[in-house]
Amino acid sequence: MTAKTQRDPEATRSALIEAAEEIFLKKGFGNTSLSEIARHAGITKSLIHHYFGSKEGLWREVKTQRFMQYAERQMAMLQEASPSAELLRTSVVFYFDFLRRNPQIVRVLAWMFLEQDQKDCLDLDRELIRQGVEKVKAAQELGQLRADIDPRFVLFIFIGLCQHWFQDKGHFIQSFGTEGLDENLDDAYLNAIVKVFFEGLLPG
Amino acid sequence: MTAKTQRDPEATRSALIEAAEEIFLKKGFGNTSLSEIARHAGITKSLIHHYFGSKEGLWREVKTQRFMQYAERQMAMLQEASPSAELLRTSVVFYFDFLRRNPQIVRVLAWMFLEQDQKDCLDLDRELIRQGVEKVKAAQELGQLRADIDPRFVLFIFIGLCQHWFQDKGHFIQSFGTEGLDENLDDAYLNAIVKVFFEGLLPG
DNA sequence: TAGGTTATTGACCGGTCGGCCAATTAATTA
DNA sequence: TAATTAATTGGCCGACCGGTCAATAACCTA
Repeated sequence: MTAKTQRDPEATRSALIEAAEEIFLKKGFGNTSLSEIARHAGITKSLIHHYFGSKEGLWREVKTQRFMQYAERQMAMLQEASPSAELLRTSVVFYFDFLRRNPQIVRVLAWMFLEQDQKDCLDLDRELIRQGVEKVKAAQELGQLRADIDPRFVLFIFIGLCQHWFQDKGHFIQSFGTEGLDENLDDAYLNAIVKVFFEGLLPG
Repeated sequence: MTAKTQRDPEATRSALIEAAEEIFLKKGFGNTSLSEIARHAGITKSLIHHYFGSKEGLWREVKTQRFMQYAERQMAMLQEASPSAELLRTSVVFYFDFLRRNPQIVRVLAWMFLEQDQKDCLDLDRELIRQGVEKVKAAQELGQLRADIDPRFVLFIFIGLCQHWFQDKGHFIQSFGTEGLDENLDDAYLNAIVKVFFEGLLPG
């Protein structure tokens, strides 16, 4: 059995990050006070400075940690995907599901946009995008995808279709409820974007 | 000529909103102080309370004013558009250009998402969406668009494709610069999404 | 011109914020 | 066990926050 220690810095640290993530993502950086985070994590405010130096430090840690998780999963997905249309389809589904299961990601990305704070995670991000573009380009060269669209744009359209849904689906529900949709709303939307993404809106 | 008045409440009010919009949209609600806004508008902090009652009041005013402009333009566009594929295409271009010329809109929408603050403008918004959906549905019934996709989803895909670009294009530029794109980057992307939106990614 | 209204100011308030520090206690090391 | 290091606490600080208020000056109206 594990030793009964009265102190557990590791646990403290992660409890702190967990509480910080919850509150920061909900209320934003400026609207959040350190005392609230500390209270929520069951520790003292001073420990925040002890572990992260400053409020900014904690926020940065929260963002990068989530973004790392995001980037790693994405990277893993890209490694697996062969450059075929069918597997690009799978990638869309995979990415969509990932965002569905990790709604924090969408909020982190939105905060990063508003704060123009892409700087930190840039290296990881750049590599991520580069790999995705390569996959698309390969699929195009194999004739699996039409070649008259810049592969970089294909990737951004793909990402945008998924990301934006989770950012705007609140609007959808407020406007329509979930009436007339037998299956799960997310799944229904996913089906729609896959259709449009690959086949377009025009009939026949 | 206009009378030389030493006081101009109208001008003061709008100068205040202008300054507030600039700073709020840049730094967010919580990160912005009233004194900064007042300084930037060249007046005293007290006047903010005189005109808007509170910090929240000012923020709400900024958001609704922008959102109204957004909704009115959208509504006008929808009124004009006939339910044909060609005019839906025009609508996409129109909407895209509107966002391009009014980048504040994208930031307002992002802030509203993060603050879960769609409540206020909801009535206007709901009507807006309803009208758009009707247009799509009509085009579907005329055989101009494939009918096996929920028209509500079509609308959201359309909006998402445009909106997300202006939210994420910073990523794009940071990753690729603008190399290899002879025309304007925004226009190039617009062309791409129109193609995909209507014809899909699959070849031939 | 007199009187009421409104825009505008600057001084001020209580509260909270992020951050700092000295003291204490648990864990580690020698 | 003694000495060192690291985790944790609570108290404290100056700064600044949003908001209030009384005084003033420009405006409107009769």
